[in-house]
Amino acid sequence: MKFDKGLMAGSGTMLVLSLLEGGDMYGYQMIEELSRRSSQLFQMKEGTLYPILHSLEKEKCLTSYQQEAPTGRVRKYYRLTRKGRQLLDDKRSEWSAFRQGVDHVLSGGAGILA
Amino acid sequence: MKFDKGLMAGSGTMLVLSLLEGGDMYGYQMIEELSRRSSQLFQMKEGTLYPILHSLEKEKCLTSYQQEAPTGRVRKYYRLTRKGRQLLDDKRSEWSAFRQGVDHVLSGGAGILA
DNA sequence: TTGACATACCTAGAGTAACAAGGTATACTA
DNA sequence: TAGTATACCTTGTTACTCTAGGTATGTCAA
Repeated sequence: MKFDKGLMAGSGTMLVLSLLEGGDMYGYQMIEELSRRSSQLFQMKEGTLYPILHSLEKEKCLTSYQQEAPTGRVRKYYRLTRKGRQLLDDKRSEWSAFRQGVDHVLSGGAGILA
Repeated sequence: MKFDKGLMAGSGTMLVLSLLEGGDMYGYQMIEELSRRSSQLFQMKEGTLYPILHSLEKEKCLTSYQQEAPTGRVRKYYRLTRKGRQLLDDKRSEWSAFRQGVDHVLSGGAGILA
């Protein structure tokens, strides 16, 4: 990505799952779609994406299938499983809590209930 | 911390700088204050904090001094430098952009301007 | 007085995740 | 036919957190 690399750590998986929530996609497409949805802010690298996809598939959060594109090229599509959807829900909750926590600290807040 | 460790990566430095914005603090105190401000969500470990402090001091974003506590113990206080304040501003901007980007992707958004 | 606990600092090594930089191969296009 | 875009993949480096220790002082109860 284009900022402190570290910020992305831990969000990669969530972002990928989120993309697939809207329908099956192939790797290369995910990179473009992620860029589009973030107004070019997130430029995920292939060296980041493919290991995530393989790992998620291994954990049965995704399934994959080959499909020929109109161009004649074969693409590898990924689909969210039920387990993957559950994981996405969990990641979303985590993200929400985390974001709130950070914002509270940044604003010098005296605890979330304050 | 108490969630996907990865999420914290890249935020640690920002959170530490943010704590010091409100006044000088010593390490042990930062851990407690961070916990308090985040309603116990962020439990930063010493093995995470001290390397951050040493690194920031090395880069002249912090200065440190010893001071004896009423209890008799000597504490090592850290103070934000001008350079540290600048870094905090940068980190805050980065965080803000990152958060917006993630939220947009999560909501299936069609770009930040949409 | 001594043993447990909180306070307060530090570091080495392990684990994890993103990235850089490469490789392979096919389709389009100049 | 050469270059570019598409499409997939892997290895090694780097950066960051955490685990799991270590050292030392102050407080409090048994």
